[in-house]
Amino acid sequence: MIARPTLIDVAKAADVHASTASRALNPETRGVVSDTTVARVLAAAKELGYRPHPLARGLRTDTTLTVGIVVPDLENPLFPPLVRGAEAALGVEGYTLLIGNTDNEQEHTEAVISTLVDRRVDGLILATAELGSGVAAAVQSEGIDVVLVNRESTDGSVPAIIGDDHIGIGMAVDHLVELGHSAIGHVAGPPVLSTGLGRCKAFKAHLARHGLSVDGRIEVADWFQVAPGARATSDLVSRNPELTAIVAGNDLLALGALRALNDAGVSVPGDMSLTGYNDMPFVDLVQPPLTTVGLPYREMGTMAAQTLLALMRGEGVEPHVTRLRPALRVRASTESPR
Amino acid sequence: MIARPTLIDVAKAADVHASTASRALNPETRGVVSDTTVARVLAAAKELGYRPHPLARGLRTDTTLTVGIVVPDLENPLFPPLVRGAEAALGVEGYTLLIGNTDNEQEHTEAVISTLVDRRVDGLILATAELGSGVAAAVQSEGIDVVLVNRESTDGSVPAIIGDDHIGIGMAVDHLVELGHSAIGHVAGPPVLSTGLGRCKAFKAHLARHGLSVDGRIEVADWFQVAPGARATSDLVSRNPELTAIVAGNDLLALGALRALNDAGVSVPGDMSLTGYNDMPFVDLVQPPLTTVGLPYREMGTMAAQTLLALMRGEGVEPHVTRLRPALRVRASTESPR
DNA sequence: CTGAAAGCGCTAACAC
DNA sequence: GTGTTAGCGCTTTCAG
Repeated sequence: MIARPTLIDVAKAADVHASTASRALNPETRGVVSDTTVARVLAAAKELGYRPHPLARGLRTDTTLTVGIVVPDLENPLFPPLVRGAEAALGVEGYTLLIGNTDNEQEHTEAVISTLVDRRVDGLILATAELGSGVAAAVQSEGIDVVLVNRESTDGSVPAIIGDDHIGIGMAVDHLVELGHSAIGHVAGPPVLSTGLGRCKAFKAHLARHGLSVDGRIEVADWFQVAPGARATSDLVSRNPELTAIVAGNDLLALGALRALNDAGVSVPGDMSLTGYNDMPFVDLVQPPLTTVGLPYREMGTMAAQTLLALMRGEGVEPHVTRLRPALRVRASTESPR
Repeated sequence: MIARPTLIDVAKAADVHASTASRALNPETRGVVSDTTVARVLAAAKELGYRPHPLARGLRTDTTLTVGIVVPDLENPLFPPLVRGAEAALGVEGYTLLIGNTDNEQEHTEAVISTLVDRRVDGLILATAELGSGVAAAVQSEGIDVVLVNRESTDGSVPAIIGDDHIGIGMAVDHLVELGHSAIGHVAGPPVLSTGLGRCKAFKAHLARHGLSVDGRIEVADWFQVAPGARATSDLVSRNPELTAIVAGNDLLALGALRALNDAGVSVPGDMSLTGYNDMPFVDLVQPPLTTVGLPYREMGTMAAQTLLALMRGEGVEPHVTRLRPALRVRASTESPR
């Protein structure tokens, strides 16, 4: 375990003062130093294998070159691509990403955020579903820039990158209508989540646009998970035996629906067409492969990071809310009704 | 943006010197300070909302309370549980986890590790599949403790937490043999990965134990992915039409096998039983639900973190290599041959 | 263009 | 038991 060389070691080797070495090493201030000294310092640094100490610099400049991202559940297949997109964009600029998991718990969320704030991250990307809207403001008041991803602030005061659920649900509905369906039900996600509520509203709006009834054809699942999806689907179809198609609020709900329909002896897509939402990894591998609506999660992460970088550079960010266009992925779980 | 209170602010408020405040705030040194001053300092800290500055502390103590974990691909469903296990165990001790992705690239791996080392992580958990064995030694020579997870160092010099693939493959084979199968094939993972090679060797050993032939009944897939698994399976069954069961090297290969068998009109499990490996999320939702071998990934992450914590505390760690026992998950993709 | 000096917030010898 | 002093490695005034 050899001690790493410090700036002073480099300065000595180049026969200059530490402050000169610092200026020569920093591209921003390099112009102030004569070319020959710059060359000498750079050579010495290379020779010694000098790597700056980020903590020391951070203490002095009050920046950490660190950004935090808070996700509700890293085991949900949506979030890794998002994280990686952000990571890639930030890495280019020399930032390191700190990832925080909240387990979907409000309390834990606040603890995770304050850990990140204590570590003096320069910026924060929030992908958590629910949050007292004060949290973002509190973080901002500490001088930390914030960007939301996959969720929206109620008052639109915080920049956000989100998928356009209205368009996405419209794509699923239009697809089913084009196939000839008119009795279409919806298995909705929890209305406490903006995604659950928003997609349900969009469903109603699009059915109305087509002049179709939604009466009693919406069933709410307690949570975006397989089992609640199955339960909601059972209730929905037993109440509405006339249905020929179901739009699920996300892929996990759709998988639950698939299971419930199988158990009830309803064949998909023969007796019932089914759409999901998100195009999760592996939903193309279930039987039948699921027709769903895909969002560019990786790109959303990238965009969130770029927005944050702009914010940290002090640039104004307009527009505040960026809605990304989803894409319909037609697979085998939808076909024309008999 | 109000400036955060510093230790000096707390000291002033409590009417003591900064060093006394520091001692009072640190549980380790608190005993040296009189109870009444401790109380006063604590009260002042609480009153002001004081949070210590980790960078300043780190600069002084040469510790960052930070641990790095390097994974080949966060989008592979195996790794998030591992990361979360580690995170949970480290969080309890006040450590924050830095996650690095390598995209399965050697070059990127080295870059990621050196970023982490430059950031002066106190310890490193390596879950990358392949590594010039020198890397761990290089990191250790910087005074950073290292633990491997889901992979083993060739010379056994670095502590490692791994699943016992020999036992796991044995469970799958025994299960098939008990069902009455005797013509069993193997779709193997790439032999450049320790997991690919190890499971293949285990397969041969267990078939030999049962007195069964493996001749020509092993087909190697180029990569642990669905498409290569499908290709390998096609080759395998066209060459060995007598097979009644296939052991796949992991779940992704098994999903590929499932697809290839479906395409070839071979029904699973009617005509062919199939086992996977890893018990990835959602493999219970494919049709038929996959019989597979599960490893406690989350626990592996926890154990890696605990081993690392012990190492960082300066405790010796024995045994160096911990092999975790897998569990067979019997689902619907296996049954007795016709 | 370069050196001197100060200081970011904290901890750890060393005194008293 | 508490205060004094020094310094972790770096950047940034301020002189010269």
